[in-house]
Amino acid sequence: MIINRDTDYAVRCVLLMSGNHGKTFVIGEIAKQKAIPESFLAKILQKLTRAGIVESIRGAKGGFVMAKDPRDITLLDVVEAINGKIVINKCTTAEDRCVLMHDCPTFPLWFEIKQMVEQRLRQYEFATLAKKYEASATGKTPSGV
Amino acid sequence: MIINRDTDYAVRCVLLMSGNHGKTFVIGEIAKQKAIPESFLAKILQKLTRAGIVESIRGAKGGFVMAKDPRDITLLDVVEAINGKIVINKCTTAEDRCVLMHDCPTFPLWFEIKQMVEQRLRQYEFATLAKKYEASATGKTPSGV
DNA sequence: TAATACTTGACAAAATTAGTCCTGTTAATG
DNA sequence: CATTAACAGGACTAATTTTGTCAAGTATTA
Repeated sequence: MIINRDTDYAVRCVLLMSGNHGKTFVIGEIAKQKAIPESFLAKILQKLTRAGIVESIRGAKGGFVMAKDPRDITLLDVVEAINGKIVINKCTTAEDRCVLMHDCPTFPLWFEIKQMVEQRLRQYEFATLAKKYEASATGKTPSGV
Repeated sequence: MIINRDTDYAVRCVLLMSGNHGKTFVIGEIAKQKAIPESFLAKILQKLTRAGIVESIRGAKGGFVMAKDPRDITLLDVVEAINGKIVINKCTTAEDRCVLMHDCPTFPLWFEIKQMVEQRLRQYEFATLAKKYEASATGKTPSGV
């Protein structure tokens, strides 16, 4: 599973915000519209903030706004913001690195596949995705659950 | 993570057996050579057996042999034998299917990426992989841990 | 019949995922 | 300047999945 629950929530969230570029959302609103547990979404938004995808505004009248143009945010950006770099097989990571990987013919393949997936995810940016979304959605209805 | 521990073990196992096509292995031998917990490997070999990748021989002098030519076994075969079909996002599966997926612009992408990964894994077959493996391995040493 | 090996299902520990909650901080506003 | 609205961060918890283990059963050989 490359996309877990939190990444999926993050995508929904950025999708909604991309379709309303410039608007300030409070957590509760996004949570309601996208059927995401509110306190969990709070955590996810923190990650998106640290990644520079959204910007948080504290205090009364606060909330979250897009920090960048949706054209400059790819699916890969959001995926990595939430879960870090994609890993196909743990044996390729520093912590779980296989000692005898030199003998392993499959070892390089996991890298190759990772890069392939990354490249594909990088091709999708949220401006386009949100446009499709708006086109099929009815408008204000809580959609895309 | 597309490749978890058990799939990784399965790959090691099929790799070893592919390099010794025709030889009958007992679980203990594979486990030792590939540093896999023996009772866990037993489970994995059952899956490989049901998938028709290896054949089990019960009783004394029993063990496991390759059931097919390593040229006809791809990485995808082994991955699917252990973990079933690759899933990129659970929302695409029957059980966790998103109700309002019609509004979701990312929904089709998960399928697309899945197919891309499948296609790549299908390109690697064990005869070639095992050959590379033998080329770099020293021979009988427990390698490829 | 004794020994060898796989089969199956139940169980269990460890890790990860998913989510909650509480306390603190920041900003607006009357 | 007190109050209220909203996010920030860390500790905690529940559920699920992963990663195994074990014991009783079955098949085969000698």
